[in-house]
Amino acid sequence: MKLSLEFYSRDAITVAQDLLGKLLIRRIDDNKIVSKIVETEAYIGPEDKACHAYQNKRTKRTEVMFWRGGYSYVYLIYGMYNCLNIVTAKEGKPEAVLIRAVEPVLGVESIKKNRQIKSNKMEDLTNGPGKLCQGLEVDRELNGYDLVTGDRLYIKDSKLSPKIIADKRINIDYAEEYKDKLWRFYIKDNLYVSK
DNA sequence: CTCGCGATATTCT
DNA sequence: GAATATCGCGAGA
Repeated sequence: MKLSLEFYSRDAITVAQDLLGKLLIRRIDDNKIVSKIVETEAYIGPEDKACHAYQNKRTKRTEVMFWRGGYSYVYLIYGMYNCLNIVTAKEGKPEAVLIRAVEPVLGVESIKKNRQIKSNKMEDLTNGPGKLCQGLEVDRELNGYDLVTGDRLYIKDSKLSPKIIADKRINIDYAEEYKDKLWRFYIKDNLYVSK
């Protein structure tokens, strides 16, 4: 069943860990793509230098992070790739969880078609934030989408309780003391984790 | 396998 | 004008 508003209303670090092993559903018309979340990162607005909403910086782009939990935050990075985030916590608190990697469960053929890669390796399909967005057809049309009530993009509960590893986040060298925070979480020994 | 680099658009200075 | 929560390619080991 779909994750509830209460699930998303907690702080980003807790939600980031709890999201591991959950099922991300992307429905395009009648076509359904199901994938398992295997890697996440937490971003805490007010104090985290790596966060777009650092010091509660509220701009057109970061606006969605100030909403209540359960919305999607999709933004463009390096001019060409989208990244999918899940907004957490209560209204007015800019926190979000970046989905860094997923494992395809259903609809692998659709993902392959969207990605058009030469590599035959399954893990190259979705082992990175830009890759999984391309594979699942996630772009900024889905920015601010409500995962609690929507059915084109949502997250389903699972009974899995994977082994979780906490690690440093990736590619945020500019964040100084915050770059060493262990706010990246992934499932131990999973093939689809980036790096 | 590990580097190094260019592509590219939106945001903020 | 500069920076960026990335990726894929090609060269070399």
